[in-house]
Amino acid sequence: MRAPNRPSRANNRSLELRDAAAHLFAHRGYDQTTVREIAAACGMTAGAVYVHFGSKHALLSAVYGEAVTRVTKRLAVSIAALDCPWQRLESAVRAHLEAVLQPNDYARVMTRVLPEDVGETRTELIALRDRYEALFRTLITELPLVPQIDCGLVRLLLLGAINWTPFWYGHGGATPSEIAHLTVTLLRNGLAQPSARGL
Amino acid sequence: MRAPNRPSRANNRSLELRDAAAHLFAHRGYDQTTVREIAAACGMTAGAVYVHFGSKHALLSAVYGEAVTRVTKRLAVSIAALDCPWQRLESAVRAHLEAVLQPNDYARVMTRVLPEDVGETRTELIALRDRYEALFRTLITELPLVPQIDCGLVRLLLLGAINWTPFWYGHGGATPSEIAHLTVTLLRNGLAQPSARGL
DNA sequence: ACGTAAAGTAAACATTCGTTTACTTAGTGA
DNA sequence: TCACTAAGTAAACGAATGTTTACTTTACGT
Repeated sequence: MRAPNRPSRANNRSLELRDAAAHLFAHRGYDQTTVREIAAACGMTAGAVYVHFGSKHALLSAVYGEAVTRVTKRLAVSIAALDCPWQRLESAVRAHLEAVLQPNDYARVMTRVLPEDVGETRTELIALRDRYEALFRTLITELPLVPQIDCGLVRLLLLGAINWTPFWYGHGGATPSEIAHLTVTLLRNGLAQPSARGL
Repeated sequence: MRAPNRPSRANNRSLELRDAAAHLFAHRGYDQTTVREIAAACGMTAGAVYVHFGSKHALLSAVYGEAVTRVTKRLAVSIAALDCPWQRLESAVRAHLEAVLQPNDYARVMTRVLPEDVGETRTELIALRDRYEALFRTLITELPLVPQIDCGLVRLLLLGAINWTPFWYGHGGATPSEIAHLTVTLLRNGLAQPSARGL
C-alpha cells in the first residue's frame, strides 16, 4: 500500500490532459474535438486518455467543473472589498467578462458548449452552471430596485447579454471593462436618461 | 426541353426535407442530426436526400436562409404601423422572441446552431445573420438617446439577451410579450428608476 | 534485486456518418 | 409507343470516432 495523500509518481498528466481538452473544447466545440486530438496535444496516444478518464464525457465534466470553480473564485475575489450593490454587480460582470473573453480556455467552455447538448453528463453540468448563476441572483437581489420587478427575469437577461459576448467580442472594439460598465450603467439608468448620476 | 418556370412533377419534396431538417436541427443541433434521420422523417432513404440537396451543409444553408427570411418578414410586419421608436423596438423584440421561443423550428435554428461552427457554409450563414441583425441596428439608431453611447454595443447586448432566452425559457414563467416589455423598459429606464414614465 | 502497479503504446474493434453507385420506378412529352 | 428524365431504393464505400485489448515500459516500495 502507498500513502493515500501523495501519488508516488508526480507525473499527474491528468491535469495536462484536462488543459488540452479545455483548449480544444473552447476553440472547436465538444463534438468537433476528438479524443485523438486531445491525446496528441499531450504527445500521447488515444488509449492513454482512458487511463486518466473513463470517457470523453468524463473529460468534459472535469473541464466544466474546473471552469465553474475558477470563475466562481475569481468572481468572489473581485467583489470582496466592495459595498455598493451596483459596484459589486459591475465588478462581478467585469470579472465574468474578463474570464470569458480573454483567451481563457476553461471559462470559454462554459459558454461554448451548452450542457443541454451533451447527453449523459447533462444533469451534472446543468447543476454546476446553476450553482454559478446563483451568485448573480444574490447580487441582483441586493440591488435597491424600486417597483416589483421580476428579479429572476432581470438576472436571466443580464446573463444572456454577457454570455453572448464571446460571439461578437473583438468586432466591437470595446474592452471587457468598458462592456461591463456600459452593461451595468444601462441596467441602472437606462438609455433615455439624463445620465447625470453617481460615478 | 421543358418550360423552366414550372417543374413537371409537383412533388416538391425538397420543402418537406427542408422542414424535417429544420425540426431536427432545432431540437438536436446540427452535429447530432444525421442525414438518415432527416430522410426517415420524410419516409425516404438517405440517398434520396442527395437528389434534392448536394450535401448536409447545403441543407443547413437552406434552412438557415429560410429562417432569416421568415423572421425578417415577421419583424417587418410587426413594426410597420408603429411610429414611436420605443414601441417599434419593443414590438420588434416581441416578434423576435415569439419566433424564437414558440415551437418554431426555423427561428430556433438561428440561435441553436451558430454559424461559426459549420465549416464550409460559415461565411454564407454569417452574412445571413448579419443582414437580420442590421434591422435592430436601425431600430436602435432611431432611439432618442441622450449622451454619446455606443449604439453598436447596446445592440449587441440586447441581441445577446434575447438570443439567450431559448436556453431558459419555460423556467421563468414569463411570456414572450412580458419578456419583451421588461427588456425594452429596462433598456429605456433602467432598474433604479421611479418608473413613472410613459406607457 | 525483485515484484507490483501505474502509464503508455500499437493496433484493432465496432459503430456511425456523409456520400456514392448501380439499379429500379414512374410520370411526361413527342 | 418509346425514349427521356426526375425520384427513389438498397447497398456499399471510405473515413472517422469512441473505446477496448494485449503488450511493453518505467518508477517505486520493500
